[in-house]
Parts: sequence; C-alpha cells; structure tokens
Amino acid sequence: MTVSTPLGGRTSLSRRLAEELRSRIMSGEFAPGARLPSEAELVRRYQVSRVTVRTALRTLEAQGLVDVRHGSGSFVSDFGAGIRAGLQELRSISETIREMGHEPGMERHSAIRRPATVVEAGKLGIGAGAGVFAVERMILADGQAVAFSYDVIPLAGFPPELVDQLGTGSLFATLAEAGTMPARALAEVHAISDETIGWGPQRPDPGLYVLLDQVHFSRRGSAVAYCRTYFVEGRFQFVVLRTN
Amino acid sequence: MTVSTPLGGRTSLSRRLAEELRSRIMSGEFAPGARLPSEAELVRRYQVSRVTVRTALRTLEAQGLVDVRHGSGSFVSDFGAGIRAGLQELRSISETIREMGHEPGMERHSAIRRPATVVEAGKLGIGAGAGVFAVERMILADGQAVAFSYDVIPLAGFPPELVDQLGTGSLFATLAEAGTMPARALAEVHAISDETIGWGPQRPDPGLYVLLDQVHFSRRGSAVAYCRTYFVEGRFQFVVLRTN
DNA sequence: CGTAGGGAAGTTGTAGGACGACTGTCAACC
DNA sequence: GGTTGACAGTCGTCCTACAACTTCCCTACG
Repeated sequence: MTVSTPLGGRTSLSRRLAEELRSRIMSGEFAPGARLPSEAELVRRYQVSRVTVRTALRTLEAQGLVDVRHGSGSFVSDFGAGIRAGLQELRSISETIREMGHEPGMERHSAIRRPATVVEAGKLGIGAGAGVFAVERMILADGQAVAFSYDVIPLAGFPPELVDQLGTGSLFATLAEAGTMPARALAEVHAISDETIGWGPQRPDPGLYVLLDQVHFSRRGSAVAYCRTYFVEGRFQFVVLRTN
Repeated sequence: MTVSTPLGGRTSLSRRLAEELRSRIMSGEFAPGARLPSEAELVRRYQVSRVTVRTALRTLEAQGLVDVRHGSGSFVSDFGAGIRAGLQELRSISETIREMGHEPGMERHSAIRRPATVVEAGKLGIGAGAGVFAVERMILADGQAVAFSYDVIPLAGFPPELVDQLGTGSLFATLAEAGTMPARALAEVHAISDETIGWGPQRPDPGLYVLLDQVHFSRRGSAVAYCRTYFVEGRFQFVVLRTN
C-alpha cells in the first residue's frame, strides 16, 4: 500500500501529479539516468489510476525531463542538470538564480507610469498610448550584476493598490497576486552590443548582452507583461533543451 | 465514420498520431485559436482508442502547440506562428529556413578528419584525441548568409562510407542515414562579438552573432555531434516558447 | 565449460467501456 | 431584462484486459 501524499488542489489530478514528480526529480531524489518507480508502483503510491500516472509521465516526457521506454520503464533524462536552468522553464529569474546555487538580488533603477510606445502596444496587443507601468531593474547574483531588465506592465485591469509593489520584489509574485500569473511567454533571443544598456559601476565594459525579448501571457491568452532582459554575456548560462 | 490515413510506422502509435496532428496544425489546416476535432471525432477519424488520442494531445500540449480545456475542447495555441520557428524544436536549420518561407542553401568551407580537442572530447563524452570529422559551413537563406557553423562528429562507430557525405547536405539527413538521428540537443546560448568567425564576402561587418553551442544526442543518450552555429544577429529570428 | 536458445516475469502501449466534472447554450421563469 | 435551470457536448478519471517489448535467468546443446 504505502498510501500518502494527498495531492490536494484545484487543477487536474494528472497536472498535479506531474508537478509532484517534477519536484521530486528536481530535488535530486532520482539521479539523472535513474529509473523511476513503475507505473503500477506510482498507482499504489498516489492512489490514482494508471491513466493519470501515464498522462503525467507523458507530460514530463514531452518536457524532456523523463524518458519512457516501452517494456523497460521510465528513466530520468540525463539532461536534468541542464534543464534545471533551462530557458524554456518559465519562472522568475531570481528563482532560477537561487536554484543555480547563488544568492539573488535586485536594484530598482526607475519606475514610472506612462503611455505605451507603439512597439509596446503592438507586443501587448493594447491600444497605442494606453497606460503602462515601466520598471528598470538590475538583477544580481551574489552581488554581481547579471542582467538589466526593462519591464512594461499594462495598467488596464491591474489592481491599483498593487502598482506601487511592481518592481520592488519578484515581478512574478506581484503578477500572481494580481491574478494574472504568466503561464506562457514567447521570447525572442538576440545578441546586443550597446554601451547604453546598463548603468552604474557594475555596467559591463564591452557592452555585450544576450537579450531575451519576451511577452508574457496569462493562461487564457492575454498579454500581462512585456519584458526585455539584457543578460550580461558570460555571467549567466542559457540552456535550451531541444527535442523532436 | 470517415475512415482513412493508416498512420503506418514503427514508433508508438500515439507518437505517430502526435506527429500527424502536429503537421496538420503546422500546415495551417487549423488556424491559431481554432478548435480541433473532439477526442471522439479523432478516435473515429484515425481508428485508434481514446487513450492514444489523449496521449498524443497531451504531448502536443506539453510542447505548447495546443491547449486542452476541460469541458470545452482542444484548441490550437495562439503561439503557433512563433513555435513554427521555435528554438526548442530540434530540426535541421535548412528545414526551418524553408518553413519560414525562404530558400535554404549551404556552402562547405572546409572538412577535415582530425583528433578531438579537449573541449570537444568533453562535450561529446569521448576520449581526448579520438578521431572526429570537423566541418565548417555557411548557411544561406535566399542567397544571404544567416549563419556560420562549426560541426564536429565523432568517427567511432560512424559508417566509413558516409564520412565523405558529411557536410555536403543536411547534417541531420546524413546522421539519420548512419542510424544516429539526433533526438535531443542541449544547447547553450551566447552573444558573441568576434570578427574572425565568418568568412568570405558575406561576412557581417559588425561581427555580432548569437551562438548556439549544442551537443546532439541520439535517442539512447549517446552524443552524436557537437555543433557550434553562429547566427548573424538580425538575420535569423530565434523564438522560445516558455511554459510552466 | 561456454554459448545459444527459450521462456517467464516485469513493464509499457493500446483497446473499450463507464461515469464524473466542467463548459457553453438556450429556454423557462421570476 | 436578468437569473436560473436543464441539457448536450466535451474533457478528466477509473476499471479491466490484453498486446508488445525488455530484461533476466535457466535450460539444452555444442
């Protein structure tokens, strides 16, 4: 039997199970290449049907986290380490930095309310000139600047009492509090050489950056933020797992 | 009713169905945001069980291609256009260029057999000094150079009669012929400013590149190629779909 | 002794049927 | 007009059964 772990929540059971397994894998409970418990064992362990277990495993497989082999079992992908800092995992930069074993930090450079530029309006799918909140921040890891970010959040429908909170802590946390947690982001990657991007004493000498130009969407498809993050080349490792 | 399309093949049925649906979506048969046929309809259409249909849909959902909504239906993700050129889709660059509506081309600059460097051996998980085949190529789209690639293929276990074919056409095609089709790749992304990367009259003036430093793995986990592809900034659009 | 072959056990893949939960629509009602 | 409720359509989960594949052990044969 070994019954335990109720998995309570509001999203679908298989999603929650996938998240549970994902966190167990990430925690290092299963080493890369190690074999996961069989589907039958997971059925007993979590008291769910085999369909649910298989659905969860399929999700993890599509994410590249596990490898399901017919007749043999499910195995943790050998790329676990890379995925842990993967670019396709949508999460706050601070969280990623912490998971990579460093102490995240942040310094707000400016924060103003202003009308959206044409480019911003286009990216966010709002009218040009609509009110937005623009924040400029420096992202730190162990006290060293690893990125400079220019974030824009549309104000329409955003709770006024939370506006001042934007840019003071995790952007994701504030958006979640506002009920517009990003579920997906479409990001363009560029190489940028520009001396005017960064600021302060930590500005890198050759102004070479990897720019992540991304629009965040809520689960229902509305744009909730437009973030341009300039990562100082060499101070942050970008990893992408590609599959077919 | 409407029986047809046998889906014959050797991989699992659900994988083939996912691929079939993926290609139908990519072809534009279903517009972004459009509703896919219901699971029951797909069951009738392809003569497979609902388990198989659901498994395929789950795979596509995890890849960000479709959005399955409880009680409502399955919908093509609004990000279809971006995903079509997505970085996490592992496929040949030429194929990607063609899908983006341009005519792919290629020029081989050099191709030699030599011992692996220490870095290459480390990336490929082989002994330092083991024999590799190194190819330098220029990737073209509509006659314009979009990338310069430095590829390294370990020779151990590689069919000798196919070595000369490396670098003359699609690297993927040759690897597939050799039975070592890449199934996954772990890629690092860097911004590079270096005047010595490219060559020829098409060399970009400010030598600014997005470097995709990637190791390709076969389905069983062995490294089959180490490819450094320098994309000329501005001539190729990198898109990454991030999910959580 | 060594090896090839066969079989058993374990595991994932697919099938079919059943029911619950959720969504969107529309008609009836207040 | 707005709300409520019924209803059909659809996805989520469960159950049972069997096929296909892998791995390992053990036997039979050389």
